[in-house]
Amino acid sequence: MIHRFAPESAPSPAYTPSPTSALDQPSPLLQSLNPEQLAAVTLGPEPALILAGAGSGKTRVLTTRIAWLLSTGQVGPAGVLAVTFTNKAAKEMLTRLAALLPLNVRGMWIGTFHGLCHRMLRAHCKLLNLPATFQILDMQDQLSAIKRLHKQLALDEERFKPKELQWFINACKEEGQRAHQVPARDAEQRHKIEFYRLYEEQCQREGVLDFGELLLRSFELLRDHDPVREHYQRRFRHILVDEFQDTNRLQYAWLKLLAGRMEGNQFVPAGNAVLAVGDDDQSIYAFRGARVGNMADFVREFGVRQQIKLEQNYRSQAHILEAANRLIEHNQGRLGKNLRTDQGTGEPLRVYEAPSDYAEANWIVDEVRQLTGRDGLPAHQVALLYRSNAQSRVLETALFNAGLPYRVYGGLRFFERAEIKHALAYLRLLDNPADDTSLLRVLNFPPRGIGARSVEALQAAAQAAGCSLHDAASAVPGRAGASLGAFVALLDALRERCQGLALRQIVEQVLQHSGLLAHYRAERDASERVENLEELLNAAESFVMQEGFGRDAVALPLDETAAAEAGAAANAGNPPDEEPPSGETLSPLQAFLSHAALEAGDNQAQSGQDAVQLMTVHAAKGLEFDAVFITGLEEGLFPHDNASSSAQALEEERRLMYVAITRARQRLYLSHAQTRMLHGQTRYHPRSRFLDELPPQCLQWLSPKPGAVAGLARGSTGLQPAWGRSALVPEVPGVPGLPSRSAPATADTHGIRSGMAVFHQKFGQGKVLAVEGRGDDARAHVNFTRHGSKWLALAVAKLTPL
DNA sequence: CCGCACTTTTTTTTT
DNA sequence: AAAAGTGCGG
Repeated sequence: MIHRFAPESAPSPAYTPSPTSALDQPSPLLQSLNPEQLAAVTLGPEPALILAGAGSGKTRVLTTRIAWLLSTGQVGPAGVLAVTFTNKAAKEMLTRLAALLPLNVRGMWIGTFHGLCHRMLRAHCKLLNLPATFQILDMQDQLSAIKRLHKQLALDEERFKPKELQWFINACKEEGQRAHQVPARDAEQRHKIEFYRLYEEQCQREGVLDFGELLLRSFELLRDHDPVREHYQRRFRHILVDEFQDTNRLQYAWLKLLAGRMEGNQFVPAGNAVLAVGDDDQSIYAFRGARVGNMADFVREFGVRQQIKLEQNYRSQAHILEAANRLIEHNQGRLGKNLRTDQGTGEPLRVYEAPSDYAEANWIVDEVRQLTGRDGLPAHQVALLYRSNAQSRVLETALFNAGLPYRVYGGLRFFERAEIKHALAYLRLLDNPADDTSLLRVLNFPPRGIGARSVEALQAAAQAAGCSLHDAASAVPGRAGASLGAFVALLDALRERCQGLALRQIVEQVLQHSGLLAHYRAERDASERVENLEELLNAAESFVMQEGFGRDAVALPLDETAAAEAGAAANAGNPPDEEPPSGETLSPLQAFLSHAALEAGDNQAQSGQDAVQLMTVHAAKGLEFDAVFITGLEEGLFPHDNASSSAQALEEERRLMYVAITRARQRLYLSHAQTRMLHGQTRYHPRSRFLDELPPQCLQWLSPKPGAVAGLARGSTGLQPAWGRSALVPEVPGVPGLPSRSAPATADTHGIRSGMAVFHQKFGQGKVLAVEGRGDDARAHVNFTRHGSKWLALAVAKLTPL
């Protein structure tokens, strides 16, 4: 007997609960939950906050709660809203839920903030005066749109950099502010605000929305349209929020609209059961507006009476957990939480200091070989983590040379590759010719004789006529006009050709007749690009198969909402701007394009093979592995240079380190390199302060610990081979891997001594804090008045004693 | 208009 | 080191 919850055919009241009541007869769902987890899963319908430590079964609690609510008939599938940050987390939740219940989860409102807001906007685009064909700008697109406007306004390159303007606009949106709401502190600020306003006009004209706009528009939809808000409020009786510590102001405000209303400055909850799950120690997205304070605000504004701490860790062995606990204690103002484990003591954390980044990578390869060979771990249970994407290169090279299969997450994702973006631009222009960003991207790609001059003429014509570039093409005279006309004709022909075709065929037509495929086939060294384009065909095909034409994803709310709005509108005397949304569904093409923008293609390549996993620490959040390497633990890298200035930023780096440590189940390796190629230069970094913040009794130094007698390092597996390979850096005779902080500054130090006042071309005046090594290896730690402290190689940097 | 070579800038993390 | 921007000859 299988229950099929097809939301389309089952409006909320028609849902029939299974006869079992979990309250009198404990359902198998609830077995093997610990008391705290059980309490969290079976909370009553009221606002609650779960403080869920790393590895405490957070996702399990969330999915089990949804399953429990559904199976006890407290709510139907349409009455649940569950929101996460990453597509990965959303997918995980759907998969687990589907495993718990015989349920068609596809139509449920479980997804990322951006995904769900997008769904809402599609359903109400008429009401919002959005074209039904609106497309989503990713960061790249957004930047190029900004650059275009920047140029058009002839702004000063020095005073307003496009990147800065992009950052400014996104920051405003994260705070929920439109241009007119941003306080203008000074002239500079006023210019930025004006730019923000013009950028918004441009986006509206072109029918495109950036990431922040998805959230902001959705927020405004709920704020300004009572019937819509009331509809969703009635509908979503249970709202579950994952990673609550990483919500920004706007996301929190959005949630408040779904669960209450403002009376003046006072928030009045409407009684929806909002379950916020989070961990303040794992807040690592402040740089994009995350606000830990939302947790405290939530407790206050929703009048939360139920707070549950999940402190039992089911993932890591004791040494690992102890290290994480001690590290995070260095942060101030935590909510406070101490994880415990019963997974056994386990092995100490292994710390390795390599002479160079190259040697570090080779040591890691040796250790990975042992783990996957002698220790029998599957390769995908081994993760190599780093602070920034650029660090993956050395590791990749070493793994490649050793013939070990690996998989890199993040970095350049599938849908972000240039050739794919070109193809997508053509696809977008089929439905939305007003998309100037896309048009400019492919106007002359492949090259068809439309140069900078022609583009200028076209832009001038468009501005004069106040229309899109596409529509302005016919107004350009002469030779340029002819080639522009030809391009527009090509697009029109393509559109004609694709009428009524299936998605795969549409993509095929575009690749063929845009000339993209031919262009890359003719180019040398472009075989990978051709393969990627062919992969795009597969992606389109499998998208149609998996998503069921992408229909469910968007179609679900329409009928219901239309009814709700129609009813409300009728009662309110049918104001003209409150027309109910049409019931049209998203075309497969539009669904696919949205999918490409929102999911960026989680690096689908080579997913079949068992491979070592490489990713940034950010990307690793929410994942776990038997063995984890945290690499590049150096001052300037991790913690990152840009964070060293403020205490807040430094604490975020520490939380990042906390996240990294708590990914590991059994084995944790920590490594750093004395020298590293960075931005094309060899740089010297002292080891990360985080290493010194870990409890010594949990650590095993595979290379001499500073202050320890050289050569007495314990457990030296993998030590010799790494040192034997340190070709890049000559060792100081007799003392391999010399401790980086206690070297005597005796011989040739280029006339630089500790305590000296010095001058540097770029950094200006500074004071020498320490000098290490000698000859070509000599380096100085200098505290510059204007630029803070830096390590400089004396053989390279020109330091003048003052 | 195109392609090539040269110069300059940029590098944290991401939905 | 890599990418993006600039300038020049064909």
